[in-house]
Amino acid sequence: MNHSILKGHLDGLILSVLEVEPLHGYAVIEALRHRSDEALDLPSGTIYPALRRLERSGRIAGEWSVVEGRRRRTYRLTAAGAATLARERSEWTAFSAMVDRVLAARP
Amino acid sequence: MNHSILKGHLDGLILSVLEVEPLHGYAVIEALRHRSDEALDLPSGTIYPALRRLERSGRIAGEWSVVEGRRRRTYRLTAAGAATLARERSEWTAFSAMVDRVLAARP
DNA sequence: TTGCTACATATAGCGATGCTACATATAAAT
DNA sequence: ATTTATATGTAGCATCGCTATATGTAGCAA
Repeated sequence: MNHSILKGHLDGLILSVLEVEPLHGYAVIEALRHRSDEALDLPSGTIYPALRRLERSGRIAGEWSVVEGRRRRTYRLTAAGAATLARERSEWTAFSAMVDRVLAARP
Repeated sequence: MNHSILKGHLDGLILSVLEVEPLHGYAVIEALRHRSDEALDLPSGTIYPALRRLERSGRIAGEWSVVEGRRRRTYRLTAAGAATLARERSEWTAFSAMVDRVLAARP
């Protein structure tokens, strides 16, 4: 049931929303939900570990702050992250074209 | 290094080549390589377990034969497999449109 | 004969990752 | 007092593509 068709593509999506502007985790979830026309509604157990992975690998940089009494960690895209994003965009283009081609053939 | 962007999409690709005609594992590898313009060259450790999974779940049905002294297991798409393929095609359409939308946005 | 290449299948075990379930805390509204 | 929205986190599960390795046949070249 848990296809998780998303596997391997989440990082690119996150980097893509952070490219527009720095956001904290909760806002990343909302941004992805809006940008995908409500198709993507990621659970916290997906997004927070993903952000920590991206930070640990240097693709994004996070900083704590407190807004209206709530602490939040806001992430911005690094130069390395921008490079990764560019690579993931072109990989996605090739990959999706390939899948389209293979799925299109009919008996 | 091991992106494996393919995760979650392999079953659809296999079902799609088996929809055209029944094939054995080795021929599935070749069919995917040709249909993808040499982009996909799956190792045996990927394809054979995937075929066994699809068979165990009733999406394909396999049968042993011997051709020119070599034994092979030829798989055909079942009715359940055709239904799965149809669902995966429409899921892929929605998924790829969503990723396109999210990755397209720029700062 | 030996060795190489293509054909053909298989499995143990690894690594990565999205997700469920749960936990914690603040602020505002009911 | 309770619920809802905001905000983050982790333990542990399940899945699955892939590496590495193993086995065997057929045909051809040196």
